[in-house]
Amino acid sequence: MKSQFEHPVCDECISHLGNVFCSLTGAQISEMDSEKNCSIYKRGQIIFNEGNKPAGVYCVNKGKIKLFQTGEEGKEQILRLVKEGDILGYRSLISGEVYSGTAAVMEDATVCFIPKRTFFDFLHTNSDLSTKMMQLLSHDLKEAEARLTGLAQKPVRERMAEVLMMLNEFYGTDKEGSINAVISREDIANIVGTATETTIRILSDFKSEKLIELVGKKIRINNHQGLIKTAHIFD
Amino acid sequence: MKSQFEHPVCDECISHLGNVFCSLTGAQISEMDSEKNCSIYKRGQIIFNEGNKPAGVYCVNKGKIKLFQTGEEGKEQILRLVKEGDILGYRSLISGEVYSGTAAVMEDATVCFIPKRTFFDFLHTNSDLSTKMMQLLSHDLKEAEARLTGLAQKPVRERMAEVLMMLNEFYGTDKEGSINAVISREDIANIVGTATETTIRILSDFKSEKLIELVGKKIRINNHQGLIKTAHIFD
DNA sequence: ATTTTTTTATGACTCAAATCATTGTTTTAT
DNA sequence: ATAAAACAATGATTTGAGTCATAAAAAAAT
Repeated sequence: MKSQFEHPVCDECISHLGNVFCSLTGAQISEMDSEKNCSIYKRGQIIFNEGNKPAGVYCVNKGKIKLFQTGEEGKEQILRLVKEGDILGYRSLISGEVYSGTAAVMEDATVCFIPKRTFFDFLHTNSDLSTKMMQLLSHDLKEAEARLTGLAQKPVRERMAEVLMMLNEFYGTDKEGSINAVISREDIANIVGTATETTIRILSDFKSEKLIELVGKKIRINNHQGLIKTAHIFD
Repeated sequence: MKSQFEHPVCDECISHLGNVFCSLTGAQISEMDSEKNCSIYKRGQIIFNEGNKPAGVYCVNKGKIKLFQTGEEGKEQILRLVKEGDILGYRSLISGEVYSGTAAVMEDATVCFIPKRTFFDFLHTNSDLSTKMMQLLSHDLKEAEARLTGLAQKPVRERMAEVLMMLNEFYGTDKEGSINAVISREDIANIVGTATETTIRILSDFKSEKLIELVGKKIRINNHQGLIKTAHIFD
């Protein structure tokens, strides 16, 4: 799980340069640098498990991670996707509970661990960071509640179209215009909240309707307007 | 909508005595007292609408409120229930967006409005309050994500059992042991995420199975263990 | 008090999407 | 290279839960 390698430097990390930790002072950044503990995780590895006690917060320097809950028959429901620059494991840490979900690596990742004490110290002394954290939680909550409503009211096809656009937005596109991530049909199903077979079927429907194109393992959105229309989003 | 009446005193309000605002200083409580603006709302009235710009936060002194999103064909999805002592409208205020849901009164309510400036001032100067707010948002997020997973994976019957237990816990019970709230089948359906007819059917199933009893307009949980079992909760 | 409206209750029917089953196709491991 | 495992694709079948329709009961309005 962990291995010897040169640790990322917080000062150059996009979590600091362009994300939550951008309001940290120079002193705080160096404190974080000395307190943090970084690890390399390979695809498939677990960063933390549902039920574990949080001991700090994770900061993702590189890689792609999924946060999911495991239902009755072992089926995953993906709650959030996490990429470089994002933090991870803050919800349970802040509410002082055990993790309510599991974090697993989708693409090899470099992740730094910041101890609880350090993080809480920053939170108490840096009101900018507190504000950022509240905004992050508020954003997550908005997302979760929007998905909740969609799950209760929209058919799978619409949710699928929404998820594809979300993935395109979240991961960005490569030179060929494909979504910059390799995600299995099963993972897509577990985001949308449907069966894998249904996902496969709808994706090939979208393909025949020329809404998307399947370039190797990757998905390219061909007709953005068409997808918006099938997702029934009018704003 | 608004009417003349004696405003509640913050110092005696349970939002201060036993909830989010318990970490406010005496000076802050009196500031809130002079800055706040209280109104009485009748059942059915709207406190704010999806799309409105938040100008402050609402503090519920009395009454029951539902927060919901309106889907395609006008169907409501209830996101959160709000009762005396709770605050309302904080998510959008904090993330600086328009309201993503509508707040409507279920049982006549007395609600105080605290202007944005005052609330943000408290937040910036009182790190205890910031912590409380982060914990509140974290709790909401946990709830939302758990419901999300349930909606994606559990059949209606199980979700219905869960919701009944949640209502029992949230509103408490009266002398007869019934849930201390009058909620329409439609509202229950819009919490569970199902059709009204399905809710009616499952409730009468539960009744014939002696899991619940319908006392007038109210619901009494008769067999808590049985409900837990049908909800498939094993912890 | 009586009409109107809303809420609850049930039955009949339909359909979206899950499940089950099989085969082809990549990846990964040996 | 070849075996094994994981993933993707499609067809056939089943079913949970939605919709539509109608009626009874309860609340609200006149």
